[in-house]
Amino acid sequence: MSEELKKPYNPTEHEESIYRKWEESGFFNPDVCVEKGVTDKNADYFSIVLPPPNVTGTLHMGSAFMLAIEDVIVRFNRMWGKKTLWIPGTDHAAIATQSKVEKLIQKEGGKNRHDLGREEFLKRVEKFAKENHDIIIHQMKKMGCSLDWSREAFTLDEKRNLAVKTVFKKMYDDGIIYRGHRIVNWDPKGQTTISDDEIVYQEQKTKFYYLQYGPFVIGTTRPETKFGDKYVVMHPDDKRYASYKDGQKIDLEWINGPITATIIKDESIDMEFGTGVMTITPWHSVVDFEIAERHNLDKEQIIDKYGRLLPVAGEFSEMKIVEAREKIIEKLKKKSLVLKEEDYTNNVATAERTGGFIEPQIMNQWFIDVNKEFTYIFDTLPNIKKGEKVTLKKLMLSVVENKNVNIIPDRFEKEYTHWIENLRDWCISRQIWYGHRIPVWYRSTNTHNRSNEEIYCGIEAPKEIDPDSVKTTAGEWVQDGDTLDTWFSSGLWTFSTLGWPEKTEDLKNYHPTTVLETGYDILFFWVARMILMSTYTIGQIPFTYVYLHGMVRDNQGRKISKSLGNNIDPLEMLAKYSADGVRMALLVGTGPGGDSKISEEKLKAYKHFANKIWNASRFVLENVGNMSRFNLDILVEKDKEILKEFKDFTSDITADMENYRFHLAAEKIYHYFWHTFADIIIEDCKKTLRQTQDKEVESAKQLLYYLLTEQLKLLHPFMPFITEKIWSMLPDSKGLLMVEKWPTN
RNA sequence: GGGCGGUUAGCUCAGUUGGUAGAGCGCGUCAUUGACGUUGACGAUGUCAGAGGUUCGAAUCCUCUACCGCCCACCA
Repeated sequence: MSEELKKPYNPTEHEESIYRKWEESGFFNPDVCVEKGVTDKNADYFSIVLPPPNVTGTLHMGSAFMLAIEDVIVRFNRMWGKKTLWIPGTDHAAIATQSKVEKLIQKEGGKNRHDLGREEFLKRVEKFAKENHDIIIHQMKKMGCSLDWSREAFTLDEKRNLAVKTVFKKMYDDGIIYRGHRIVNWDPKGQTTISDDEIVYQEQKTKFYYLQYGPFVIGTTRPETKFGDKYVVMHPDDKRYASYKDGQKIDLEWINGPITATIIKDESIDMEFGTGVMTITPWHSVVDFEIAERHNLDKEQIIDKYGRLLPVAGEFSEMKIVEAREKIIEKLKKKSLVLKEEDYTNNVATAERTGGFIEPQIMNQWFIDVNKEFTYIFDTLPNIKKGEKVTLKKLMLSVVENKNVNIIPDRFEKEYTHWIENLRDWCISRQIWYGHRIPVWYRSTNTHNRSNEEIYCGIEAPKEIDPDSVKTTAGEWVQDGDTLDTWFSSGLWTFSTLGWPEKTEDLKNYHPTTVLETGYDILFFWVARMILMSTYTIGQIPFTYVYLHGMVRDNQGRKISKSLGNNIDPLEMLAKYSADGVRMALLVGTGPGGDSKISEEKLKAYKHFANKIWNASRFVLENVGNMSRFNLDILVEKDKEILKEFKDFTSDITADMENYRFHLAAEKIYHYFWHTFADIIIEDCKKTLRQTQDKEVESAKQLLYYLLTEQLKLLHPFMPFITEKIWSMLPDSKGLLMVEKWPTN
């Protein structure tokens, strides 16, 4: 028996060298598995992409949870005999990364990005991204992830950039991407637009003012936007205002003097709310914008992109919003136009990354039109025919409704559908520097009139110009300064990582991917967008299954956050409780969609389990001698019974594994190993083994050895390190456990 | 306002297609120098949130109620 096995199990001593052995074997790469004959060359393909971690920081317990589940899936499929590919990568995370670095340079030298300039700043961001990338990769290896590193990708590398530009151009040519003056979420702090999903609503206590507006009383929380309000809107059925007609003009005294207002009747008005009358500010409110569009009304900008009032505000011009609000109310009070003020709590929109208060603005931006009809050119989707008129929305709904894409747990299918139905055009341009540059160039034919502008969209810059030219004189092509929303490139991830737009073997073999495993919090951000991009661009679903996991919480069920101080560093936990222990603790008892509550007690429990496995293995190997192969035919009757039960147990575990019930499989194998194998079978065998040579002793040895080796296989996806280590110490050991065949009956 | 979950042992949670409840930690008693004290044996603890219904039978299916949580949304 191996000398190592006589000592207590020391994970830190073994984990690194085991991982190195796996890497050196090349078996993380399915091509190598086929080449070396461990995987049949006609085997089915299994593929999964790693949700690329943001290079904004290092991994947290949530990432560890994700990695644990995915590595279980991958190792199971590899042992099951499939050509199994797990593609690694990281995400540049545009705004998130840029704003981190901006904070850093502010802290270091009190500078902002404009002090450095675009090129210099980007170098700084890339350095930051590289540092985090390296730490992240290290962490993933520590977790034992069997990722094919030879295929690693980055959302902002050259190949992915080509994919992005190619999709952009295709969408542009199809009229799905358009540029237009639409209302967008403007973050005055980050000086960029953001998408609806990047908004975080915060409750804020404010005042609700009732203002006299001619013959009407209007309610508002934002008097500072009211300067340009010259439309007063009410419901057409509101009897209180029946005497006023749509389009009627009225003169009234307002903030900076007399104005003429126009009455508009619109059904979107809630008669129950406030006085049932409101004035509108189309430039700075989505609802108001839509009313204005319906009635073809004028729109006027009141607030600039730094959050200051424009000259339309008269004496309040140049003031910041908060300051102006008070002063305006003071003035209105003096004019006796404030009738009442109430305390009010409303949800204010803030930017997720910068914390800035979102100010809706009408801006000229790039959008993806989700409702635009186009002719579908692929005949590869089961429920959408070639030549059929579709919209992106329809594509996204269809593949989930028809179960081409299956979400686990399926309750999220309802949430998905609901979300898509309410989806609006996706604003994809960002006024930041870190990201994929929009592949569009402009040339004004007349320097004095920017409306005479030529637009060129292409993978490469238009030929007539020197691409390095930064001159902006008339007649020169100038590239759009904006970059793309980070989710644009993430949306392509399943096929861009496989080499698209090149027609690669990988793309042919591994797409659609088999399963996507990710957190339910990014179902809309990411999963929906991958479905959009993949069905539109290549006519394929991106994946057949979506397995959603929950959030990792502390033992009180709270979110892990820095401010609560309940942050757990995965590397620290791995060092303390072993990778195998951490993986098990995260997995047991947390089903799909469920939140994993993690505590040191739980981690401790599964470290103990690793110890139990080690010691039980030692007992078995000490007693069986130099076993070279099984002969289960010699088992005595009672051992045959145990063997039969074990086979049933194996089938049960296999069924759980195939049906994404890893939490059950993990718990069952744990329970069987400890409380059936160790507590009952081994204990009984102890008595048997004390006998002298006879049938029963030989039977017990065969049984013990067989059960141990088979259980190592069942345990391997969950606890890869310790099982691989013990496997290497078996008397008839050959090859790596990671590519052993999964037990079947 | 709309949608989706949850409510099971002291705590954290499982319970796949309905068959009179399980795990870990914790607790109690005992055992053991022989794989392991990161141990073993035995044990206590639950009207499975409440009410009604379907069924031979419900934690599990249906309806309602209560409380907790999450997500979405343009109530000025």
